[in-house]
Amino acid sequence: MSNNQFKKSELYSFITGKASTAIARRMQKNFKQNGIDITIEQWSVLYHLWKEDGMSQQSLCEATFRDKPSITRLLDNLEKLQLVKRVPSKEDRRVNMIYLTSAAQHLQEQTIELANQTLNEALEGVTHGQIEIAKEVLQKVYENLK
Amino acid sequence: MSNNQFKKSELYSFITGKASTAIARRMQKNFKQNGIDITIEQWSVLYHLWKEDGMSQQSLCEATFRDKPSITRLLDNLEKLQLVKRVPSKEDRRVNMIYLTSAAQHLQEQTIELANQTLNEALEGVTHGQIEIAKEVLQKVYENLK
DNA sequence: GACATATAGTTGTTTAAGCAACTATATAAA
DNA sequence: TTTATATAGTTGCTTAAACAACTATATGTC
Repeated sequence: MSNNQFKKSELYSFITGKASTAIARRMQKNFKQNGIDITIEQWSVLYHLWKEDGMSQQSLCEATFRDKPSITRLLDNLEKLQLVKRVPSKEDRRVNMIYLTSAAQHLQEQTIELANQTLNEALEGVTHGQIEIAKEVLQKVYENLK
Repeated sequence: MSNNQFKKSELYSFITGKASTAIARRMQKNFKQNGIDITIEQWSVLYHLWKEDGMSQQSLCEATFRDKPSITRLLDNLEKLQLVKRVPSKEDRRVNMIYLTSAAQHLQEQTIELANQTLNEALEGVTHGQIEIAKEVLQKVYENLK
């Protein structure tokens, strides 16, 4: 089946993720310009908690595609910022349930709007059909490697 | 212009670059399994020097899409590994020219083969046409934001 | 119940990114 | 030629990722 479509010159940007790096940088800049002082990584944790408050750290690992130490430290920083609280589970004493503070709840609407704005900037001039195919490819890549 | 194709549920993986993260992790793993002890970031610097030995640090910044401090420190580490040498330019005393050592030259063939192998793993089951479109989209995103 | 094993989370260490502030050299303007 | 400005690179600081080693609690087996 020879997926050897890749010549050397094409290989580089796929591996280094130039596009997603650029998106993250722009989004960080858009946050900053709007006075929102959280990192994109912190935002990605909040993003899942907005969808479902009270997840365990382990669930956040799976949702954000990060390992446990990464989540531990992101939550350390989010707690310092008073955006989340760790609450020990009563059913299983190994588990922490993570809850949003009201400050974090207030961030939801504005930051998701900024995220959408960033994607619109990124995808200016790209057609809906192209986006659909790109998404499919990226999803397939993820599934092939996870 | 309404690029509002993005609903919330789709937004996340585009921003977080799940696919490129997965590719980088897999490539790091493939390096390690083959006894190659460099990081993907270090490799990305070598990659450009294999194409053109003796670049300035500034040129490497542009080629690798990194800022100057990042390149300074990547080169610090590559020098410790004895893979590159900084050579002060004679024409412009502000400039360092970066040269590969013979050890680094020996890494070229094997690592580029491993990079291609990683991409083949990543793109298993994706058609040539889809890859072309995905590449166009990612390139356009990069140009929109750079 | 005792012991082995699995799971949830933390800590230590190394590497890297992003940003601001800095030094040194080169170039442009007066 | 002096002065201002731009460019090349480094250093300090904070945040995060990856990996290994660790603690504490749960679960499964005898």
